[in-house]
Amino acid sequence: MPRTRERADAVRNRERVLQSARRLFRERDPRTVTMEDLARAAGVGRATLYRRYRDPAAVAVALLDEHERRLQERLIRGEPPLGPGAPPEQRLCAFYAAMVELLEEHLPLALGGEAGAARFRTGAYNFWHLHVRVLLVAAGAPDPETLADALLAPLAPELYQHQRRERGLTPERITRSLDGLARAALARVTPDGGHHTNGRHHSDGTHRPTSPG
Amino acid sequence: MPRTRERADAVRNRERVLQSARRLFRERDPRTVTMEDLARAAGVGRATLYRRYRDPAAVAVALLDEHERRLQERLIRGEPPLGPGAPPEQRLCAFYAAMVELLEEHLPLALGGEAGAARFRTGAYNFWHLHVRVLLVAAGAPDPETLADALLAPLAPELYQHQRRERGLTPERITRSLDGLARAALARVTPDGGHHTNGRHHSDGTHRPTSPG
DNA sequence: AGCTAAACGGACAACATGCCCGGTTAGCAT
DNA sequence: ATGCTAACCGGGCATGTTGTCCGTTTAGCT
Repeated sequence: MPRTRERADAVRNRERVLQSARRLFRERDPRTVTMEDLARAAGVGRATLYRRYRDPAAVAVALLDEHERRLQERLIRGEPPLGPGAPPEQRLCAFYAAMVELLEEHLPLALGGEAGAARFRTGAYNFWHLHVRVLLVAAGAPDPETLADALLAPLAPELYQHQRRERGLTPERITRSLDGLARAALARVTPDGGHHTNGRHHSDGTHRPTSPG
Repeated sequence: MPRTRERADAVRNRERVLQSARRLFRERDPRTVTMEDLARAAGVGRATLYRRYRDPAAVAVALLDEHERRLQERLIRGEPPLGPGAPPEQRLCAFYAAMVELLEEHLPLALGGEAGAARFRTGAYNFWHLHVRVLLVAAGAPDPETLADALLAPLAPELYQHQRRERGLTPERITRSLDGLARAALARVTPDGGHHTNGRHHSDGTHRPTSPG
């Protein structure tokens, strides 16, 4: 916490930067947006920008953060099936659906801020990973740590863009496919069959999922 | 084909470029390698480099190509379970294992050439996608086109690096996890149970997989 | 040996980066 | 109200990369 509260001109400039950045990331290819572009569009000097953000990706992450936090809140304390209370498969499906919505809505920001290896270094990725890991543990899946990464991989912004633009897939179709993946990964045949893709058994079929945080 | 055969000096320079590029990608962070670096290391002018490669990624792709073709050959005409003849789950598992080997061996090149969105524009990705799609069709999975992307996503070079370096996972552990994913995605309970995660039935349990190409 | 087409590489202009430093201003205290 | 101080602002600089142009060299054919 700062010794004095944030200065008014600093607040004003940050608002201007974020506002024009949002537009910039949407209009051009987000990965070509440069610090100079952002500064010029906001009407501030480059050094002012560098003071708070180390690169364009950091600006995009700041813009995404708000939306991601909202989803995180719903995952922790929201209604089932997104929030606690539903069985793991359903929660994972709901999570996938929510992430597709987020990508659909804010793809330019995701491409600008969470492209490539940078994705794994964001706090958001850690959150998603922890969430999925918890669901996998609850379902009794083997090696949840590693599998969680694999289940998050299809949500990479670049892949989503490729599927939408190059393949012409609809968000609904992508969601449906992810649904199948979620059910398969957490599959557990109810009472009758003894089918288990998972390594070890779990006490019963009721669920008391723990959430991240 | 060229009107005249490739000139000797061109061949010599290309060899020099590829040779030093291989070393360069291995020694530094592959994504920081610049055209200037490659040219200087090879002892040629930048323009000479630009003649054949539009950016450093193209050089890395050229280096990867050889190894990828070898795997592609084995997928088409090799022994089962990698090649034709084995059931889809086993072929997918074998494919995953082979890809992990490839990543383990040539990660710097993969990071340099197939990072981010560029991955989807390579011919190699199209090949892998077609291969997996064929396996999914053979297994009767719904929407193979879309699901194939999802099943290839965990093989993104950036994720592999993250799992190896940040999480400290071994190639064996990653392979095992992918194995579980492969089995789950193509799961089909044999004769007794009626369990199907897949959408529609397939004539029988014997397999005559078609291969890409 | 000479010719031609191709390859080579030095050089240039444009641009992004990251940072330094002098000038400005907001917020607090008296 | 007024002055002080710390934080903020942004122009400008040195550096490094990018693509491309164009004059020169050279391999391969006749």
